[in-house]
Amino acid sequence: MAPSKSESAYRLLHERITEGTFSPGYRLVLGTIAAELGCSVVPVREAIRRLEAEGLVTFERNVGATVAAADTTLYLHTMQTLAIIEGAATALSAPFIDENQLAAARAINQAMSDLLVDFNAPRFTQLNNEFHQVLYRNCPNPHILELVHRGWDRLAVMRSSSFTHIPGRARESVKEHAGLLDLIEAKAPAAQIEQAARAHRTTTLNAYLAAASLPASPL
Amino acid sequence: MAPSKSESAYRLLHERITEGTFSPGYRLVLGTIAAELGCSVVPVREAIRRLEAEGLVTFERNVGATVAAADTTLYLHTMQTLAIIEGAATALSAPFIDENQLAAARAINQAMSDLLVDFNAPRFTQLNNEFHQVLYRNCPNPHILELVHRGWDRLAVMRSSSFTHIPGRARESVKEHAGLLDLIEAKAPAAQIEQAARAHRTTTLNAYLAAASLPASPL
DNA sequence: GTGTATGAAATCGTATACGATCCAGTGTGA
DNA sequence: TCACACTGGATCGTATACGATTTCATACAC
Repeated sequence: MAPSKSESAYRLLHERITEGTFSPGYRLVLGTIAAELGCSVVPVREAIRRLEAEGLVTFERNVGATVAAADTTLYLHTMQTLAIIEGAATALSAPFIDENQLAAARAINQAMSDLLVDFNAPRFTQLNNEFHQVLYRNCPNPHILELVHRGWDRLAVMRSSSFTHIPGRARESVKEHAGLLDLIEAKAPAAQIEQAARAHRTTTLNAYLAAASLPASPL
Repeated sequence: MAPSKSESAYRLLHERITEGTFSPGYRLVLGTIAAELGCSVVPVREAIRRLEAEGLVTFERNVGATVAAADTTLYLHTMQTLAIIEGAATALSAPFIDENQLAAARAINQAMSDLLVDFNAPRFTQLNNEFHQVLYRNCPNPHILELVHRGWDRLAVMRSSSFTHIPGRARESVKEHAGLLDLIEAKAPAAQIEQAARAHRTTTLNAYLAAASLPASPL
């Protein structure tokens, strides 16, 4: 069956926001979006409220909705949250990763490694996303999986605007990926995998925190 | 300013669902709720979609909304998620807990201890909630705090229906609380507090898992 | 020049209305 | 008896309409 109009509106807006077409601060006017979609404002409202619940949009009464702002603090909090959730997701997922998936992850990481000589940030980011998805995809707890996705979405919104890559981090990142894969392949204890996956993200987080003269994350 | 009608509807439904007035499976009919609130269906729809995004309600197209079902698997997944998030929230909160808060937490735990002789499950649950709130309330990361609240809400929905207390667990619980408070007071490392807070919840989770002949949580 | 009042335009919030869809109960034929 | 088509009622999905609120530009007073 054709998706409902509110569903279509949701998907369109979600895509535009995470892809960066609508960047943080962009004003989402009900009437305008409704006109573009060829529907009335009611389904658009619903879609926007959904996006609000996911943290991609902020909504103010009688004023309207804007794509969530990307201030540094929020970004860092989101990263910290994702470090925790994704670490757990990866650890829980590990026992269910089969050889094909492991091989796929190694291939992606190799591609990332190859990219280091002629660096291309968007491509690198994309491969990085794919890599991590393979690692947490098998997590048997759907709530955790959902939280991971929401975390990635939030980061995507903000990254599309203004957060720069840290020099030298790409190379480290590839190494850490390899280490993670080794742990998974060796069927290391869950706690150890969790710790490694979390640290992988926390390292980046702490680099940003240091750049902002803030103390490192205690976790 | 008076809250918007959609806000009122949201609050009413949220309360009724988490308090257990509307138990899992209860059918939320737009027209009925609208009539009760003295408003039209539009704001009610919005409220229900919000509850859906929070996982308290399931919504099916052209069919309607029901309070989220409470099957065992879901319940256990929610507990596992909360163990992880709340553990982190407690650890991050710890450095910001002042002496008054610590004293309040000790008082609550003492009340729980006193309750052991003449056990009263609802009262015990309530004190337990208050205790944990004091412990994670100061978490400086608002995303994590929000996730903790959502987790508690989800658990509240399901608990109000059918999950029974585990014999002897209350006494253990009080002891674990005391241990946690000691760690916080001693300004133990964040990782250690996280571990203890998580374990406190995981122990209960594993008891349920064992009762359902399922393997223990690896985290 | 600064600050405040004012009015119009833009936008939101919600009621109402009606077509679309689902569901349950009934009747028919094999 | 069972499977299946049919129908009426309940409920949902969304368009439209209009009052309420905010915002911003303009004009005026000091």
